[in-house]
Amino acid sequence: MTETVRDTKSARTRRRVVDAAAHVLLRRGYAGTRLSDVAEVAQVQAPAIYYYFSSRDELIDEAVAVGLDRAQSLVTEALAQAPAGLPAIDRLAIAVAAHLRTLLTHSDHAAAAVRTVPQLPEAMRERHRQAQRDYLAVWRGLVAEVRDDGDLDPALDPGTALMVVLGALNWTAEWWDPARGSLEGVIDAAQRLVRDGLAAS
Amino acid sequence: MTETVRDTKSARTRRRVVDAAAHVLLRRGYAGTRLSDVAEVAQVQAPAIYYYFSSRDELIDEAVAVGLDRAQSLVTEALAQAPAGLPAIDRLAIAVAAHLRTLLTHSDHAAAAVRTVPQLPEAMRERHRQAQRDYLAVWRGLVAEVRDDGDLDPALDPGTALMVVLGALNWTAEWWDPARGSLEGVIDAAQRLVRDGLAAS
DNA sequence: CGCAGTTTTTATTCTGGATGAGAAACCGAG
DNA sequence: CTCGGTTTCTCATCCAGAATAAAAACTGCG
Repeated sequence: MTETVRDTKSARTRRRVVDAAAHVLLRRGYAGTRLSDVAEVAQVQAPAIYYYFSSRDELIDEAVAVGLDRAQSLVTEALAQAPAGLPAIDRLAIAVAAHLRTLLTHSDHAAAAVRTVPQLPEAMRERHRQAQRDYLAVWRGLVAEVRDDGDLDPALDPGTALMVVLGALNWTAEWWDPARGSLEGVIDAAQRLVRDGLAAS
Repeated sequence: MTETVRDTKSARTRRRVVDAAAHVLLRRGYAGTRLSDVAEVAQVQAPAIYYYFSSRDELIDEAVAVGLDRAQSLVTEALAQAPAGLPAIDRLAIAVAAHLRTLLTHSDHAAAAVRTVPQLPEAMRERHRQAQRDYLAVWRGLVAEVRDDGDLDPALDPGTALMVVLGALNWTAEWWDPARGSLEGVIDAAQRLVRDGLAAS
């Protein structure tokens, strides 16, 4: 509990391994994540990983946990920095931007977590269910605020609408190519669609 | 060309294998698709698969091809059946419904194809690129029609908006649970979001 | 030097794709 | 109904690649 955070060389190596795991996980999926590939990316011999983790699954597990945590905290922070009294629909737009930024440029972990969770073995998914729920709760809260402001189309089921919106965001990781379109362009399009899509006609 | 379609027992077994491959592919991803699992689902011994396909990749390849083809044709058919002269935005709504129905209830193949393509090895993805483009072209056409009708928010980039929308649809396969919500509910929410989201403010 | 912490080397085991020899099922001709 | 050939599939096994274990070697600090 005391000094786990100290940035020793060992801690940096360990971090490199987790980062590499997220990197590979994101591109290859759960089953396709080979320790040899992770090792290569992390600039380490494959068995060295076992000094830090007792199994492949444990490593992947941590990469996913980091990802979920990062998504949660980056979005939460972005919301915290918003000026007080902002209409809920604007806060939602902030969350949309933060989620996309995290997914697309800030964190392989978050992207890997979001996109890989469904493929994980049941036991592992179970372990992250709570974190997932917590993150979802943030969004649900935002949607509820929007509804209370009267800015949500009453014909929309809030839960379903939320999942549809999150899907749009999560899927960007599959197609967005930094070389071809700007991140801001994607964010802008997503925000417009969400704003107008949710709005009461 | 002549009688490849005849429904012999052999043809049925073969189909079971492809179906099983799609089933596993959808849940486990490309790397996670084991022939032993496919065999189990198809009620066949694993080596029997090699009677029909010369390699694992060839089997997966076919499952994906079937999926892309099915998505394309189901959506195209739905559009063809729409009354002539329907506003483009309504035709788009029809496509949304057809895509969701295909993905969520009609075809594991389509869902597997749509969700797995990004994970496939380059060579294989290459082989399906054309089919993918063709399917995308249908959507692009619809969006262009909507724009020509003046129903598309001019601030939206049509290409980006389309990908965001398709993402919302494709991701439904990750979360929608037939046991908990009705398919119609999802379709309705998606249609509303698309209609209002794309509309010129 | 000497030792704790870290990493590499070497060896072992496990998993899962693939193959090949032939058994069983099927089928049409006599 | 039975025989020969063809189609379909099974069984045993192989093999490569990957995870893991064990042991050896390195590294920097006291």
